[in-house]
Amino acid sequence: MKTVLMVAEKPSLAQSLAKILSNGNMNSRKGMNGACSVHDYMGRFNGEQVHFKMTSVCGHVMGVDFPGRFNNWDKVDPVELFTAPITKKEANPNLHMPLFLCKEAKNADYLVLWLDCDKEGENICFEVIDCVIGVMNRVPGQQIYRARFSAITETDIKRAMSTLVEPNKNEALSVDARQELDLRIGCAFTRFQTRFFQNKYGDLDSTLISYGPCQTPTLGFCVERHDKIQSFKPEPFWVINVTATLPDGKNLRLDWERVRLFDREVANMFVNRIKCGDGALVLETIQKNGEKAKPLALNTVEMLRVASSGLGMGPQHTMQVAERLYTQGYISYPRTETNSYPENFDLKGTLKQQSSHPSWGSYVSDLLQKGIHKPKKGHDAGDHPPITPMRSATEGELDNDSWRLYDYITRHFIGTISPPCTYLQTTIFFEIGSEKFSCSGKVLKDPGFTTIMPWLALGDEEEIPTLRRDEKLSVAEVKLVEKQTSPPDYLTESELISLMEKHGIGTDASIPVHINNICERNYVNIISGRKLQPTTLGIVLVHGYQKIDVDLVLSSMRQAVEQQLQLIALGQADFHEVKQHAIDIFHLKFRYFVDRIFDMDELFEVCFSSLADSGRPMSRCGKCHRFMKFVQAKPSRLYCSTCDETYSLPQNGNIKLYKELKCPLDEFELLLWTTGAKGKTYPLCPYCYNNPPFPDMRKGLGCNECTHPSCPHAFSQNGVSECVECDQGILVLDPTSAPKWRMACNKCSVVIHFFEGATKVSVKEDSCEDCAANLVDVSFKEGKSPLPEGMSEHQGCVFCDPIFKPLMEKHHAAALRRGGNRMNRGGGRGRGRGGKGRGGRGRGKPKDKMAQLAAYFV
DNA sequence: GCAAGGTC
Repeated sequence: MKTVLMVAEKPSLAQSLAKILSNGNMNSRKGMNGACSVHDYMGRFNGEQVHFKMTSVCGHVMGVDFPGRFNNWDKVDPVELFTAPITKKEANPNLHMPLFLCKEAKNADYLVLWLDCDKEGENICFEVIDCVIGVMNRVPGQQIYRARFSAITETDIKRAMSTLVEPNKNEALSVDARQELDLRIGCAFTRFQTRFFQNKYGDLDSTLISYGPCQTPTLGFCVERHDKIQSFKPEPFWVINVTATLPDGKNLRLDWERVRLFDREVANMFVNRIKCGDGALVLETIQKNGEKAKPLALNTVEMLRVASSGLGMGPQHTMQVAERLYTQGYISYPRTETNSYPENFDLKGTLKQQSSHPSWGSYVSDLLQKGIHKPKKGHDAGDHPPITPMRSATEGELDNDSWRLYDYITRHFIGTISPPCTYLQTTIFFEIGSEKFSCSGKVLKDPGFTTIMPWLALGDEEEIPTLRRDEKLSVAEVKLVEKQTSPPDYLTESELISLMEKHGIGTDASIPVHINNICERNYVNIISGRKLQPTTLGIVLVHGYQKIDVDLVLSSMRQAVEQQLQLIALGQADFHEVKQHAIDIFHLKFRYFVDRIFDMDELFEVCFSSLADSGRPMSRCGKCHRFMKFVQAKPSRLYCSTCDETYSLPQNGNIKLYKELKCPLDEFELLLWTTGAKGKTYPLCPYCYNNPPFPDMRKGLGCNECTHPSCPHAFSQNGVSECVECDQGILVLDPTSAPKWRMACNKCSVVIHFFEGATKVSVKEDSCEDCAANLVDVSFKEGKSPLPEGMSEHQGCVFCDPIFKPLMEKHHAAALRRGGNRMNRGGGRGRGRGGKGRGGRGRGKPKDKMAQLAAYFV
């Protein structure tokens, strides 16, 4: 029997599709990657009985990157990134997606692609094809099919299955082009400006000064509003407050037809004219029925807007909460552009689930009884149905934010099928002198959906009296009031989301990420009311782009690129030509930006202080022997103003002088690095930290005292034994690796893992009688010790001690499985070993131990 | 260490 492999974009969709296509008769199992499931069922395909296998990926299988050597910021000029080769790598290595797909595709005869029907989905189609085509059976005729569906409904899915097409290569290529452009442009600009400004200013509180075709225009919106606020000049204007007296003696405020005037003299003239008038004459009373429309079905962007403005929850957080509600089965899939219910959506069934809810059950029952109202028709993007509740939940079973979001989603859903809010609007028109006035008010007829969404209810308004035409009221007061125009406020997050949506910056899934990015990069702060206030850095960056090349910050630049890409997608332009053209343009823009960076720097100079002027004296430089300054702002570092050199330091900890000791190799004074909470601490030499003398050594490996791999301290205090691999070096404890302790040779870089989870590991002066390795003292947390019962601490030789040996084997085997060791082993293996100790230690390893030891790193 | 786009 032939096998048809079918692949959806995400596990949840694979399940829904399989359920529909198999009419509920399927077997499901978890895939080998733990994330995806496989659903098997029998059915007919191309006129024969076949075995269907429906599974999924998790979004993109592959991502783009530069080859390793281009990712060294010190050795690669960012301009090279416009011409550097590009490689594809697994998007999420933990999922082993290509391997999983290969396994499931083995012996499959046909492939049916059920990826989301947008350009990204089309691109993922080809990622899937690339993974599986080599392992599938060869069959004559067409082998690869694409299902095109616009809603996850039985009719639509079954129709798609019976009208399979081919995947669209052009759409996929347009995504390839976008990925490459974003990578080259983003990385080149980010690296260049980060390096340029970080090496100049000490109080620039940012480890990364990023640029991106979406994040930068997003920041641009925030700064644009800031500039409007700054340049705002208040203007005086005048209004006339008029009150008339009703027959029952009450006062009625009237609104002037001219609203306000910007000329005091003219306003005064009108005041006089009104004062001379003979009371307020009723010209006419107009009554009309008004209706407040209920909301459209809820999509992601609207949910994010309301969560920000109404619930005070940021978009990133809202999405996390929504994801959780979704995986727990409380709401439908929360990432959708669609705000229109599909034809066959079970509105009543969804509503019925809420009919005994303590908060809105009675309203729902009432609505069910009276009959639900037809929802408003919105836009169907063909992705997922709108966000709705899937089952009833009470406040007690959810955490605070989950409940607030669920409460909103459910009320919104009920609102969309409730009657509208209706009212009667009465407006009375008056004339005083020759000036026209009016007063207006609404009387609620039916609150409709505002009962369930009370925050949208009609405000309490003053009651409007009943007055007949030609009736005349006496004027109680005429007053000229001076006011001032006021500046706009900072952009609210909700307004920003709307702007991004309007200008095509990001997607429903990536909008929260871009907003989060500009916050994390310290370009904007979120102030009360979830408003976005740009920081000095954010403002200076945007103003700098505006000075050099305004395109860099304009949303229209992104739109123009998208337009070009659309030509590829439509097959109207050649992929290579369009892509290369766009790269060339940005390549030129980049060169121009580099040439004129001093225009931006002029702005930085005003706002930030130079490296030489910031920081406090800390330790002595090994070259000039003068004090270097410690610059606290991120990234914290040392700066020697005499040598004009910067030395980076480990981050997120406290740095202080370490006993005024000097590194024996370069005479730089040692520093002590400590983290607050866990109290982890180690000394380091600032020079060695930046310039490891053995290029193969990874950072952090080496002497406990100064991190220097060949520092004498390492030999005397922290060496566990001579290296069992190259016989040239010493196995040195790597204190930075805790709690996954490891030791490494300071010469050949062999890495040995041991005592995973230990709270403390220290190397003792005493050595093993058998093999001459230093004894090691290990402590574990009580109750979490892998040592024999009752023991949480033990001292012994890691190679010979009967208690330690099995532990070492176990941890090393685990590390091997993770594939994280045996780095840069070089040619050491196989060379003669077992020689007697050298290097003044006066001890060696008995030969018969060597074979045993070798087992640890084979 | 960098982008934006999928998704977990």
